[in-house]
This record gives sequence, C-alpha cells and structure tokens, in this order.
Amino acid sequence: MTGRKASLSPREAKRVRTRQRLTEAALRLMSERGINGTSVSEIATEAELANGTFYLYFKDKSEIVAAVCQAVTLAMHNEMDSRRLSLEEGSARVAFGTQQFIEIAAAEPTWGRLLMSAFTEFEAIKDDISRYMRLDVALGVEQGCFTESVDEFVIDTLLAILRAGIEARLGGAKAEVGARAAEYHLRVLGMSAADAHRVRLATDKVVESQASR
Amino acid sequence: MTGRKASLSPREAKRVRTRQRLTEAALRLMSERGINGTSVSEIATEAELANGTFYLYFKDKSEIVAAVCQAVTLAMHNEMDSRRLSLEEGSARVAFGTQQFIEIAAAEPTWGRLLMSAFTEFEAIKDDISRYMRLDVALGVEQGCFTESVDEFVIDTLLAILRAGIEARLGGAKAEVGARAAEYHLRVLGMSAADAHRVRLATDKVVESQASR
DNA sequence: TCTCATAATGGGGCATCTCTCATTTTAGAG
DNA sequence: CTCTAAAATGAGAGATGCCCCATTATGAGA
Repeated sequence: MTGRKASLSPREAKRVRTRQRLTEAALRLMSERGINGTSVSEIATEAELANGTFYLYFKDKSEIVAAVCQAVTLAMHNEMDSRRLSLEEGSARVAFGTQQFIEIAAAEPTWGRLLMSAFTEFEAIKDDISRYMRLDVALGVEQGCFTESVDEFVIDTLLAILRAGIEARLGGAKAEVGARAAEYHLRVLGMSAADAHRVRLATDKVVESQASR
Repeated sequence: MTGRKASLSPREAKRVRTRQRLTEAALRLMSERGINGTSVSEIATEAELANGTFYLYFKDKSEIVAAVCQAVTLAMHNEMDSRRLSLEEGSARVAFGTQQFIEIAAAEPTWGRLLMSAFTEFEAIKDDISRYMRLDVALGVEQGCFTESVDEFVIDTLLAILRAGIEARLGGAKAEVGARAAEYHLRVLGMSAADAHRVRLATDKVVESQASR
C-alpha cells in the first residue's frame, strides 16, 4: 500500500519528490516562524528552488498551508491510533488520547509548533484534530461515564485545554501537564476529580509501554 | 477624580481629544478586522486625520495596540468589580466572574471581538485578563473549595475556557454557554459537577439583579 | 491684529509579499 | 546523440504597509 513508487514514471517521481521538498521546507519554516510569518519565497529558498517553481506545485500559499497542516495531523493521528483502540471505556480513551497527543507534540516539536501556529492561523485544523476526540467523548457519554452531552461548546472547550497543554509543554513544562490536561478533560466532561484521576492513572501503564518501545 | 479636564489648557485638551479619536477609531476597526488586519493609515482615516498625524500620538503601531487592549480590559473590569466583591467564597467569585466576563463581552461585542483578536495577536493581554482570576482562584484554594493548587497551567487552562466561551457567545451561542464555562472552571479546579452547578446557580440571582439595572 | 509654537498634512522612501511569465535548463524517449 | 516536453528559473509587476519629514494650517497669547 505504501510502495506506489514502482508504478511512477521517472517524470512523475521527480514531481512527487519536488512537491515533497516544498512541503517539508514549509513545515520546517512554519513551525519556527509561524504560518503567517513564512513567505512563499522563503519556502522556495529553503527547498533550494526558485521562487516561481512554487507555483507549479501549489495554486497559492493557502494550498500549501492546508497540505502541511493535513500532513501533520495525519502523522500525529497515525502515531496514536493502535494503542487508543485497545481501551474499551470512552473515559479512558479520552484521557489516553489527550495525554498521547500532547506527548507526541512535545516529542516532535516541529509538529507541535506547527499546530500552535495553525490553531490561530488556520482554524480549519480544529476539525481534523477534534475528529478523534468526538468519537471518544460520544462513546463515554453512551457508556454513562460522562454527564455532559456532546455539543460544539464542549468540544471547543476540550480543544482549548488540549491547546493550552501543548503550548505549556512546548514552553518547557514538565510531562506532568499532559496528565493534568487529560484529567481536566474528564472533569469538564462531568467526572469527579477523584474518578478522573483514577481513570487517567489506569492509562499510565499503556503510556509507559509505549515509552519503552 | 474624573473631571481632570478643567485643569487642562486648551492645547492639552485638544491633544487629549485627538489621541482619543485615534484610540476609538483603532478599537472600532480592530474589533472588526482584527489587530493585524488593521493598518495605521486606516486608523488615521477612520479618525479623520492624515496618515502622519498618527505618529505624533503613538510611537508605532504596537503602542496603540497596547493602549487599546489596556483600555478595553480596564473597561470590562470596571463593569464587573463591585458585584463580584460582595461574594465571600472563592468558588462563587470564580463562577460569577467568568459568567459576567463572558456576558459583558457579548453585550459589548466591540470589546469582545477585540479580546478575541488580542488573544492571538497581543498575548500580553492574557496577563491583564487573568489578574482578577488569580485572586479569586487563590481565595478558593485557601478556603478549601478547590483541590487544584494555583499555577501557570491551571490559569492558562481557565483562560482557554474563558476564551472559548467568549468566542462561542460572539458566534451566536446562547447565554447558557457563559454559565457552562463558569461550571467548567469550577470542575477544572477540582469541584464535582454537582457542587459546581450548585455554586453557579447561587450566583444567578446576582447576575439577574444586574440584568435589570 | 500679529506672531510663532504646536498640530496636522500627505507624499513618498523603503521594505515585503504574492503571483506571473518569457526564457532557459534538464533529462527521458526515440 | 538528438529532439522536445516538462521542469525550473528569476526578474519584476502590482499591492500593501510602516514610518519619516518637509511643508502648511491653526489658534492662543501678546
């Protein structure tokens, strides 16, 4: 499924490679200087291409922004998926997902910083990020773990907490903030502080098994 | 204390008036188009002044941004103060303050929208906004209402929820989101959903007495 | 009424950014 | 090796924005 390269003509292969050079350059720069703080010509230069070449691969700047953000959220979700689905309770999935997401953003700061920039400069990214969250929350509600029902405002609140967690972590805060953000999620969803703590603790062994992979 | 005008020479009075015209124009435009989306020449034009006049009153753009943000946060705090201080419990103050703040932002959307823009384009505003919040939270911790201790991350989380509340409200959500944001604050601080609800309900009569002023 | 410090003007220098296009370079196909 | 389509180039048009400054207008006080 991954090895499509064989079926590409040399011409197509080159096109794909150049496009990827641009996307990777854009990710590097945008995560450092922010999305709006990065110009098209900087991206081209970083990719060792001329200014105009950019426009043979992307209609305009917004198109590469969307591509980069999508690539990053996809990469982050891939980094999580398998482990989360082994948990049966919605509450555990929420706690685990939140903590994982923050930890991945911290371990891969290029991704994390891009997310931070995208939160303010490419709002559409929220939909991608919240996609997995909605399912876990809905599951928890269905199972009766949470008293809060799922609506836009609850999701926005959880996203806001997630964002604060990533930001703190990138700013040098200890890994503990990931765990706290996870418990805050559960509390907002209606669980008591004690229950939230217990559920989150239970996910820790899964987290540790990942750390030692 | 307000009537300082009498002691101003005509020249000084004119200077003050012109400066205020600029600040008000800036507030109008920035709340509509965002801080970064508003240019100095647009501000000058809106204030019916020439481009260069701006620089007789502000060193640069960032100076008027700071002035406008400070003016708005001050105005909002003034709109709240008296009522909040009549509450004795930290938890009640937090709930009341949060709900009030969101309601004021919704009632005065020019202020609210400026805040939204400032959250992303003038980060220093967070310090001003959180100043009152820190005191209320600290009081609640001291009284044992909250299990969570006060640190930067908790404050950032509360700010993030506040922001989500204002944004939702400005986006047309019902007043209910203010109350929910208030309860989320209490839950994050460690109160059970039931206690949070009770405390927040108790503040409602104060809120209503204000609505009918 | 006249003077001159202060207020206001607005054109433009300089920097930056997006996107275009006429031209050159590259490399696969025959 | 040659031909040619695709890839890449990079100068620059067109916009916009910040800020400066030489110049003009105003109005308070003598």
